[in-house]
Order: sequence, then structure tokens, then C-alpha cells
Amino acid sequence: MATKSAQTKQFIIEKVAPVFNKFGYVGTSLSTITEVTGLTKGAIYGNFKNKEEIAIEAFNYNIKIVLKAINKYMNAEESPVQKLFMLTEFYRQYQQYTMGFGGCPILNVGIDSKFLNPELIERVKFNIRKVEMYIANVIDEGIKINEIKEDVDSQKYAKRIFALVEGSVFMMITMNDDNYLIDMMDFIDNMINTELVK
Amino acid sequence: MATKSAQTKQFIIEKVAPVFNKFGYVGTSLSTITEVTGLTKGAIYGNFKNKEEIAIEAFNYNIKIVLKAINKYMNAEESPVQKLFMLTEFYRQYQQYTMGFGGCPILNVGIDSKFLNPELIERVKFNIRKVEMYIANVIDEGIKINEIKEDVDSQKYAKRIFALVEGSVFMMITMNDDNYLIDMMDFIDNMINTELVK
DNA sequence: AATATTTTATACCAATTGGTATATTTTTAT
DNA sequence: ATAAAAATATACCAATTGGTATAAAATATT
Repeated sequence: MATKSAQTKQFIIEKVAPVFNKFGYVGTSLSTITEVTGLTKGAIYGNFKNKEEIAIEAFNYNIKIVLKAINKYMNAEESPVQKLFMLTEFYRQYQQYTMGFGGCPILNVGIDSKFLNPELIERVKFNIRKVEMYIANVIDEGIKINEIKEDVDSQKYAKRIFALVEGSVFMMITMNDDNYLIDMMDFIDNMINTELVK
Repeated sequence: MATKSAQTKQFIIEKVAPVFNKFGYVGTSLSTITEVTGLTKGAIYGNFKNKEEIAIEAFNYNIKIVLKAINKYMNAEESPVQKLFMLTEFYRQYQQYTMGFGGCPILNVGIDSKFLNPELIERVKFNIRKVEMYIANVIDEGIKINEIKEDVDSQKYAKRIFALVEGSVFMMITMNDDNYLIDMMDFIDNMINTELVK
């Protein structure tokens, strides 16, 4: 029963995840980690191989939180088109949602680790593909049940929608202005209505 | 005649700018700076107050390069609408353009310094506003000469266009796939044609 | 050509970096 | 309750961090 160990690991990750999200891999030192957890290096290294492993698990934790929230939103609706509208609905309140937590993990780690940490970048790419596939599947489902035009390239729109989202999230965060988000979500909604919906 | 000093400063910035762009503020150490310039700490600190000053001037240098290139593209055309098309044309080849140089400075420093360096973030914000104003002015000019619909909100479209650009640049860079860029530029072109052009 | 000034190199600084060996404590199984 | 195992704390490590004082070299002024 390795229960205790699993608990502490979870505890460390929870405490440390927003810090990595905000300050990045090099910007988060072992001393920051001990500070924020209240634990010593012994405890940290007893539970993790090294800093990189902590960073990776922190990213996994962060991205899981966001994806779960998106999923919850989208699953609240039955129809594929309504699901897509719920995606934009989720991001309309993303500024409050992400307050203190440090913004979009994909955006942060993608930029932060591009030339520094191939393993983390792989995790980012994996999750981008995952989101894109999820959106594409929703679109395909919409085509199947005759809600969405059958000639729509679901992959293409999925990639495009996610790029639109990330672009507006970046602008919102660096300009500290959620109008970027609101405007872009209206724009995406309009695109869905005019280009996707039958 | 402070010629020598100015030359060395310029030399240091040129060598160091892509490094800061790739690895970020914390990711670029003084030893990296001495390595990449072939100079010693004495020379570095004889020309700059501290690391932050180098980082700021490096960012200024990087952003100036990109903005100059955009300007060159857009100024090659007379008509405002054609100028907008030249903006997308520029970004269509942005992957090659940015190879080795480390991607979009606004995106990189915006994410990198958000919670670390307020001074750098101010520079980023300043330049985002600058680009947005430039695009808005082009749109306004298009309205004035009757090329663009007079009810178009130039500010809103400028912000939106730049968000679209940055979103696709981010995806292109982290996925290492310039189809994101190509598709988004086609998409923006289409938006210009259907929503802006008279 | 000699001097004054600027620029650069060397050698250092304390503080911090990620990481480890070992001792101590806490938890688990008997 | 005790022994075995696991988890944590302490104390350390060499290497590196940003930065500085000073000496040496290069440049500019006369």
C-alpha cells in the first residue's frame, strides 16, 4: 500500500503546478518548490526523480484541469453544434477561470520549452492533437446527424478553431483585456453559424 | 565620439538577441552571453547596466527586425486592401523567415515575462498596440478612399487580425507545421474580402 | 609620441542552482 | 509492541548564477 507516497506526490504537484505554469521551467527553482510545498528537498527527491519529472507531471495536472472543464461544458449539451457553442462559452469566462492559475498551460509550456525541453514539448503537442481531434470528432458527429454541412473539412476547422482560441487567449493574457476573448468567441460562433451549420 | 562603445553594444545585441528570443530571460545566462559574443563579463558590463537592460534592448532589436519586414511588405502596395493582403503574404513565409531566429518576439517575451519582468511586458504591450494601430490606420485609410465599407470598426478588426496571426504563429511554431499559418492567412484573406472590402 | 580616457580582461564575490548521502523520523506490517 | 520499510529532514556537494573591483589593454586627444 503505497498510499502515503501517492498522496504526497499529489500534494506536491497540486502546490507546484500553478507555479510552473506561471514562471516556467527555468523560472521555477527547487527552493521555490520547497517553499511552496513546505517540504524539504529530501521529501521532494524521495518522490520525484528530478526537476524535469516534476515539471512534466505538473503540466499533465494543469492540462487535465483545463480539459476537464472544457469537457464538462461541452458535455452539458447533446447536439454537436451546441457543443461547439459551449466551447466558446467556456472561453468567454476563461480570464476569471485562469486567474491566479497562470493562463493556458499549452500556450505557456509551448513557448517556454520550445528550445529547452523536448519532452515537455512532446506533451504539449500530444495535447494539442488531442483537443483538435476532439473538436474534429464533434464536427464529424454533426455531419453524421445532418446538423453540419457534409462537405466541411472537420480536421481543418478543428485546427483553425483551436488556433483562434489560443490567439485570443494569448492577447487576453498579455494585454490583460478579456475583450479579445469575447470578440473572438463571438467571431467563432459566427463562423460556426455561417460556415458549418446546415 | 562614442563610436567604439556604440559599435560593441550593437555587436552584443545582435549576437544575443536570437538567444534571448529562443531561451527567454531566465534561460539566457551571463555565461551564455559571453560565450555567444566571445567577450568577457568586463566588456558586457562595461556596456550595459545589467542583464535586464540587455534583455530589453535585445527585445527592441528583435521586434524592430520583424516590424521592418512587415512594413517593407505592406509598403510595397499602394491600396489599403492590398496592404492587408501583403500582411498575410508576409506571414505565409514566416516559418522560413523565423528559422533559427526563434519565432515571434511578441509571443515569446509575452509568455516568458508575464509573471517575471514587468518592464519587458510593457515593451510587448507597447508594440502590440503599435501593430494594432498600424493595421487600424490602414483600414481607416481604406474606408476613406472608399475601398472598405464605412461601417467597419477598424480597431476591432485590427485587434482580431493580430490575434488570428499570433494564434497561427503559435501553432505553427509548437507543432512545427506551417499549414496552420497558410490556412489562417487564407482565412484572413477571405475575411478581408467578405467583411471589409466594399 | 605621450598622456588621458575609454574599453576590456582577470579574478573575485556571495548567493543560488539542481542534486545526493546519510541520519532521523514516520508509517506499515507482523 | 516491535521490527522492517518507507518517507522525510539535515547537511552537504560542485557548478553556476548575476554582479563587481581592479588591473591591463586599446583607443582618442593633445
